[in-house]
Amino acid sequence: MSPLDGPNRGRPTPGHPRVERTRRHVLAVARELLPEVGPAGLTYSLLAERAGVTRQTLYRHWPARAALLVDLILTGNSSGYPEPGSDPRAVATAWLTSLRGGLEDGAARTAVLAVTAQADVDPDSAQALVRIGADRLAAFNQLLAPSGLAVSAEEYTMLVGPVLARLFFDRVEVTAEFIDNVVSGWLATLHRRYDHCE
Amino acid sequence: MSPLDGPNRGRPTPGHPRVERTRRHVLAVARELLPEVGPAGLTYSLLAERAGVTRQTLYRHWPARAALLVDLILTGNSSGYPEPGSDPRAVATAWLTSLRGGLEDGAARTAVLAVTAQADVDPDSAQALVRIGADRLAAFNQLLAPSGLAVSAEEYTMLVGPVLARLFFDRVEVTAEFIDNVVSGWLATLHRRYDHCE
DNA sequence: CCGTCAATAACACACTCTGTATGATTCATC
DNA sequence: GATGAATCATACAGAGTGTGTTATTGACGG
Repeated sequence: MSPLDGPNRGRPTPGHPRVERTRRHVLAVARELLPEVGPAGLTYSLLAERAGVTRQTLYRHWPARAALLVDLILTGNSSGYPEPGSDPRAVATAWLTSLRGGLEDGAARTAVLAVTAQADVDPDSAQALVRIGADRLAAFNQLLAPSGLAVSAEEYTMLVGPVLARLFFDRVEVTAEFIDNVVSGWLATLHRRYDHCE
Repeated sequence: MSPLDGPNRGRPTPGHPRVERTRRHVLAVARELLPEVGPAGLTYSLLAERAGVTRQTLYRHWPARAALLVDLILTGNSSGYPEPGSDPRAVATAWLTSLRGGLEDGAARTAVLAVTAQADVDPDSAQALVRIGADRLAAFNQLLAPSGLAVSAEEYTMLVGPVLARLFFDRVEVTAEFIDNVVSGWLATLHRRYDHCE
């Protein structure tokens, strides 16, 4: 049995220079193309033409269009996570600021929305979103570790929810003041786990 | 000049029984079809077939596919808004519960995501979202009026953001406890406008 | 340096969906 | 019952899709 049989039959070999080169190049073109034409306009025909690549190359790399969008999300915030710290307020503020930065890119926003929209009917998209969400929660808790805190998924969503809603649905720039207010309200709710304040 | 000249040339006459009948019927079919096939799968060909209607009828009613999705959003939460009240906590809780109820329907969720995703490249979609958002903010402030409060767009997003994120991105059922926690944190932030609590 | 094999290019094909026409029918109203 | 619209039925060209086949190119090893 050949090493590339089974589920990866016909898929490109990761790590090989030619593969990684075209992969990065196509993703870069897609990233700048997606905000221009929208999720429905990002056809494989258009992307192949703009990237100077054959449609078959796209199908080989991303047999499902959703996989390409997921790759756009994953390779988006390559700026990395902020530094851990013992002050929850500082960590939360830095986290939200980093989140805002990663989603200022129109391609990332559009890709997230497109993948989310079809998650109900595409198990692969749904699973990818679950993994991305779990990774982000784990990363945030790691930054929060020096303070001795650990938040649940609900508490995490209570923190990032307002920023996400502001970015995606209000479609407005998220100010530092907004982030400050969100963090303050969130900390108040967290403290209610131990002490009542009103 | 005919009464139906200008921008409405060839559009159906609102109010006429045949028009409203097919309109409601098509929207009903689209609502139950959208969660099954996803936003990309809701083609005019499929919708026309399932609704027992010609494609041309769909084009006549909704020349742009986004208009149909907007109609799905607008006709979705027909359960109406909750009652006004003088207790901000009760009003906010009722509002979030109503919001959750309106978006439990998979079609509404998918439609919101689809319209939002293409708002960057479709001015009509963007404008529709702005109007929907403004209407909701106004409605909420009206419910809040008896308490003497009035919230800004930022404060409104701080309230509904976590619930929206939970519904759309976490794709998890929103519990009453979650809503309680959100409302508590939100009230704490609001009170900080007048009084400091920590 | 050359052989090997995967990755890509270059075409080709049938299929679906899209807009957009045109004329015939049906429905609601006067 | 006559009028005008909404709807039906059908047709058409264009674009995108998914999937093939064959030839060429690139990377790696002997």
